[in-house]
Amino acid sequence: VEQSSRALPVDLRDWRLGVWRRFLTAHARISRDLGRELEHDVGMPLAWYDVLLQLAEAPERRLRMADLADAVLLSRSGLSRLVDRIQRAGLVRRERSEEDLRSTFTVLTAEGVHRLRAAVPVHLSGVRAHFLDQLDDDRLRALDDALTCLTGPAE
Amino acid sequence: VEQSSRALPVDLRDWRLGVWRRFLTAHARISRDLGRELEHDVGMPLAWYDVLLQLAEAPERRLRMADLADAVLLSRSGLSRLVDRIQRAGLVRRERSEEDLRSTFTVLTAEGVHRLRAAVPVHLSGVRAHFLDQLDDDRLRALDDALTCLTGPAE
DNA sequence: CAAGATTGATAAATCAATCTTT
DNA sequence: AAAGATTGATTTATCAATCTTG
Repeated sequence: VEQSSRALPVDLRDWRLGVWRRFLTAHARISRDLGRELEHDVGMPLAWYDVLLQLAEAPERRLRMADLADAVLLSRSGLSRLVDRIQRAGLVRRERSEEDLRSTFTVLTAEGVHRLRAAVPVHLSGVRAHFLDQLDDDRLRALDDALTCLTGPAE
Repeated sequence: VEQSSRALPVDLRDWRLGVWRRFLTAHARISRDLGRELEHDVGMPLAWYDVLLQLAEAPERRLRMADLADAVLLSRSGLSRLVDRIQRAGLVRRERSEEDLRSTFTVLTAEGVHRLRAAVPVHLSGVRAHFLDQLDDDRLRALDDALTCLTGPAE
């Protein structure tokens, strides 16, 4: 009752596919570790950090919902709910645009700046420990080069 | 009422952090596209594909729950529920281990092999289009090298 | 009690539909 | 009607607690 050992194409043994799998593994592990550390050390989900940081770097510390959604790699509805939660915690507030009443800005509050300031060093040291410090400068540059091919230069 | 423009440390402007962000962007985009294409073309979630492929490559086309969870980068409970759904669709079945009654094997069914066969070429061509074909051989090797530093060699 | 797996409660993401303003 | 944003229904993931076997 043994089934054929040639159930799947040889293609699948190609070493190049292993690169894709390693990419997934690296992403899953590092993200999980960074998320856990941030949650443990400053009690903040990684998704919140992402939002707060994007706002902190933006002019006037505010962004339209659609732009923020793109920046944090989330759907519009996903971002809308994420902002709900962060707003409930007082770290951002919504402001209607005065030029175009359809638009909403999410604005970083003083409390948001405060909490972000506490989170930044923790997250940075995590990115260093799990990502940057694992790669010497040549490898990091090579990685950047490859990633730029994958995302396009302007991102 | 202007706030300080020096709210956050200069560290954040380091180009090396941009590499991490690009990594996230590349992962999010490519995963999303691969998932959509697989769902559209063969009506199968990427998570199912992952499970079926791991089983197809395993000896006797079966794996213990814990090993399968590790292989597809999911928590134990997450996998348990994922297997529930795939089993309900008839693509895998559970088999209790005879040596150790605590263990459960997930086994690929004939229908599972069939559905996987249809999915493989679609997914492979997606990985080529969105990932492999964007990188020449040198870049792919360099990427592999960097990822190996991040995950350890044996994964 | 520890290991393997599952289940309950909960959190968070998505698509499609909706509401408001242009 | 289209753009910007939100909401409803659904899906899927997680942690903590539980159940079963070693």
